[in-house]
Amino acid sequence: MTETTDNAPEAPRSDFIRDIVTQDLASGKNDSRVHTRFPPEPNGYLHIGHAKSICLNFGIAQEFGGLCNLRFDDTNPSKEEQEYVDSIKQDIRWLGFDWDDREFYASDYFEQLYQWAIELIRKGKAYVCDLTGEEVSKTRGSLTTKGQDSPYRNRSVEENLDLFTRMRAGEFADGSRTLRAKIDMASPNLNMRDPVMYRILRAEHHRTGNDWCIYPTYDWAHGQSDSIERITHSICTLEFENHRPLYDWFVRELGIYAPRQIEFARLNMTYTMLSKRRLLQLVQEKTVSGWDDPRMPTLSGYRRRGYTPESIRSFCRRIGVNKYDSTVDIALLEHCLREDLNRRAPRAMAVLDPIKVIIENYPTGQAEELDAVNNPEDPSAGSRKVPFSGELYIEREDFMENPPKKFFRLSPGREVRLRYAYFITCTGVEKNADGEITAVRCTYDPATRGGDAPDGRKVKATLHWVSAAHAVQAQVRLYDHLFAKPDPSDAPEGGDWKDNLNPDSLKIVQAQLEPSLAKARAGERFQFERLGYFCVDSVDSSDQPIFNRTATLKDTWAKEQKKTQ
RNA sequence: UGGGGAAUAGUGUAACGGCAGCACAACUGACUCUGGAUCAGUUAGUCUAGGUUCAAAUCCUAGUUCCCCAGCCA
Repeated sequence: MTETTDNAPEAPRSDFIRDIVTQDLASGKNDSRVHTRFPPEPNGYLHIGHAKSICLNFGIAQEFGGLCNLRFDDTNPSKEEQEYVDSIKQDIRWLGFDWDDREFYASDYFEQLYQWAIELIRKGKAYVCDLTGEEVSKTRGSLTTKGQDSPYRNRSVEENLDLFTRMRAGEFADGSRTLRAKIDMASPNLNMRDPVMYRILRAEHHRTGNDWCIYPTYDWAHGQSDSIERITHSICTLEFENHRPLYDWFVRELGIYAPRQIEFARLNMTYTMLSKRRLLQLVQEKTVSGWDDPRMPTLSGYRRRGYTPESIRSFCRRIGVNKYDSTVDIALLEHCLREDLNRRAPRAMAVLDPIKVIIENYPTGQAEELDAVNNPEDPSAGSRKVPFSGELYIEREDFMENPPKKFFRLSPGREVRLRYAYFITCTGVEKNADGEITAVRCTYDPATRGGDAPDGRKVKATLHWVSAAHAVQAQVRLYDHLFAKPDPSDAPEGGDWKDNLNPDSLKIVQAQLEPSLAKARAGERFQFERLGYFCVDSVDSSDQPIFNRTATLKDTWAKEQKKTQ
């Protein structure tokens, strides 16, 4: 087995599932095959929780020389759409995984499932039930009491066959009958109390159109789909543990190949909502701009935000796999992102909240080009030219007229460095009638060109800047957590989860960029020095570039300020 | 009050009867032309109570707490 090392963020690590696979391989089970599958329902976009499952299933197949299928569990046409199928395929590929030609659908197996249902009817193990949904629910019993047998439970095989055939033929109204497995209404496991296998539902299916008016339930379709595909390790989330006895029952009664199901805990993350139903709600109610809104925890949202697939894979490796509910700190995801982008993202200078700096002793009308390093972490990234002139923008928060003790940026009388340019010393400020600062006046030291003082004197701060005359305008979208609470489901008294939405999750600002950024292309990522990582939006466009803030840089000054608040 | 699962620093995980380790977070300090990055360090843990054993996070017994299940959703 591969060693886990900190230097190899993509290296596989061991977990209880991989241990099981290793044991099965050692014992020669399944002829030493390893075959997994990722089985999404196409009823929404994939999110970071699915990434955990994708990395697990595809990752195990890769590590053990096996295969991983993509299978859409499309048994409920009333919720499923082709758009979701397409987005799911795109997102898995983006994450870096490939299923070759093994793209399957539960709907591929509808006819086989139907034949198997007939087989169970013939064996006396399934029956057509005329109870309404409400009646079925009433007779199911409770957690502590037994259910009651359906009055239709003992219909003859002939009658069941006849009715089931006519169900398929469309003779009965939606919801009027079901096919149920005949197991045990007294089972302490509610899933075994004669579960529904087929319901009558006239809805157009995204693949089978109107061929069917009866659809298999997930419980009836899932295990057999795995069996048909000869899946060796059927990995799913904890809530299906209770269903395992049912899947085993079906496969045993049918006498077909039995995959081994293994359950793991789904991902929870602070400040993040991972309920597909609620994400759908955010989209439908237009709380966000769509499934790919950069604040969404969907893979398409993260992609648009500027996350790299590598960072998400690294995250999935680090969180591990277990059988108990846990909540991962979103700071870990952000760490994985910064770790990756720090290595790869070219640097640039941008001012998000500009204040003008006038260099009093810089020759009027003059400009020059200075060399700037593209990526200090990667010498091969080279350097670029950045224009400098007597009127610049710096960040408003980089200047304070009356600075507190630990502030060591620009203030009256103080000297700082402009990155890759000159040392400047503040000589004063200009104010408007309301007393607001409209410009900062400075002098520069021509001897410090490039950013080093020949006399060896030091400054305590280095500021980013943009030449006013050369600046490129851009729209910058500053994102923060979509939810203001670590646990978004923790609703306030009398409220609901939507009350936890963060009102400041998006701020749009007009920024001044260094001119090299004018040619940035959609999806390109940069570090704006001292600010964070930014990515050119790949959906919206206008006459100016649009940048999404992927993440801020770690900011010890901001932390310091919080402490004193 | 039925059944099925699970409990290790603040968080996520490792240790498979033999030194409780790693990562994130937090906090110090060093270094720095990004208050970034990097480096060094600090704080902090086996749910509880018994038992077996030379030795228990690990095995046994009892308890506690948490999660899942009463869709013709998945």
